[in-house]
Amino acid sequence: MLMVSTLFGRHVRSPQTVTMNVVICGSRFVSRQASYHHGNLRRALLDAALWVLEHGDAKSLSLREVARRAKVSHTAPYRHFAHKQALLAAVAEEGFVAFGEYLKKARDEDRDSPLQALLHTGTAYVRYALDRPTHYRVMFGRNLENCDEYPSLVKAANATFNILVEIVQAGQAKGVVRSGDARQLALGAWAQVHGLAMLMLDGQLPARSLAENEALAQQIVRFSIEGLAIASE
Amino acid sequence: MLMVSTLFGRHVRSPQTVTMNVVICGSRFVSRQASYHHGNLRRALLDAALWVLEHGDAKSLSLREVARRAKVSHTAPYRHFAHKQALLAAVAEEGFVAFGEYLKKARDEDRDSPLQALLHTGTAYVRYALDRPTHYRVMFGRNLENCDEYPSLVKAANATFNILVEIVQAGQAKGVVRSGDARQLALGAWAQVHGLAMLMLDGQLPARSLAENEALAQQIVRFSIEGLAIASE
DNA sequence: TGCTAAATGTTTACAGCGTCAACTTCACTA
DNA sequence: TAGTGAAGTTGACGCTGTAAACATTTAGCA
Repeated sequence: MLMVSTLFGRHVRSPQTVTMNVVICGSRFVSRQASYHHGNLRRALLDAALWVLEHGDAKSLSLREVARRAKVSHTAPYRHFAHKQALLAAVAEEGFVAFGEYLKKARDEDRDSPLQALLHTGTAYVRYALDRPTHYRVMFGRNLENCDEYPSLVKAANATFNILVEIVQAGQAKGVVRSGDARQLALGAWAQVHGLAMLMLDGQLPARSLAENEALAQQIVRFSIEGLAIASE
Repeated sequence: MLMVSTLFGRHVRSPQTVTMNVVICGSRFVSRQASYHHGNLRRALLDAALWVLEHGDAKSLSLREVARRAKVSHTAPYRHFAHKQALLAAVAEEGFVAFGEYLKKARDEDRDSPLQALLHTGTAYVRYALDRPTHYRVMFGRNLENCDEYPSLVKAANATFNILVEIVQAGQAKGVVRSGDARQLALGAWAQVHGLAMLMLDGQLPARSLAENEALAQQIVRFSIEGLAIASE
């Protein structure tokens, strides 16, 4: 059983499992239980990071902790990532891919009504962020001055954003969304759900249950769709 | 000249100046140039932190760097702040106060039209964040599990948020803003500008000039006011 | 006025962090 | 089969936040 390209999903397998895996070397199978070289350390490091992200707090996501989880020396990660930021970027990229799948599923709950799709997607957006706070923060709070260094990350993030854009375009085609630059309209919606998620994650809003938070998100996305002003004005 | 309670503003005086200040001890003036005790180290530390926030990058905002700036040993801050988070909370609190003043000024540009006030305030919100990225991040990205420990910070943040709520209420009173829970409507607007600011700060959007960013912010706040959907639907 | 306790500094120490340089092991190829 | 480069290891460096022990100054009371 190859675990190398396992779909990145919600429940990440323990990194311990990964270190005892089996890999292809040349054309034959080789057991790598306790060998000097790991076999697929890059993947194992990413899995370890995801494990820490899911089970630990934000500050325990250190290179050394990740290496420890992968049962490898504290400088081994440098053979696969130039620096900590590079690992985080890879983790963020996987996050955006999974995030995109999640949003698409929400969108498809109501394919015929773009406005309903927008409502579902927006609510799902906030739910996802609240469900994976640390990972979400790595995806967005990365504070990269030079994101040109991570073109595939930018691509993944854009692909996720485009889901929103497409819904807006579909709405415009159906005549239920106002005309205008679809990317800009989508950006408005994105900013709103992202902002709400961040405010909730950072504890700026009074603590609520998850269900209440979701209801609040839905209400606020509705505001965004319907507008604040009274239409007659 | 007492510099202790100087208004916290955009341009913070150099901490060097602060350490050579003059304070009241008992009922007489005492020069404190090179004495063992500082006089008002708490204030000096806050000023040093603000200086670092304005002149340095995010990662250089360390307790030790702040102490260095205040020309004091690296553990001296612990006599005034229980831990780093406590100093950051104090910095954040001052930020919220100044931020509130800034937003009020923008709001008052057009007192008679709540919708215009909303537009001005929203644009000013984003401008402020972009102008002081590091400070803004300390205010919001603080990631405080136990914000009950900082009641005055919560109070300052709430006061700033209430500016938005009041504009919404004024709009409702004038009949130009839809009815409903004003706090929730304001939260929607807040989430939007906060989200936009964060996306810009974190480099998620293609780089633009400050003027372009401001125009974009204005456009997006307009969307929020007018709504995404076509009114007739 | 002088003594003492509390407040507010300093020094030293510790563990954890990211990163670098030098060394070792191992698989593949000339 | 020798040797070369990829992928590990060890150990070191300077940085961080924080705690403990010590020093100095100030404030309050006899």
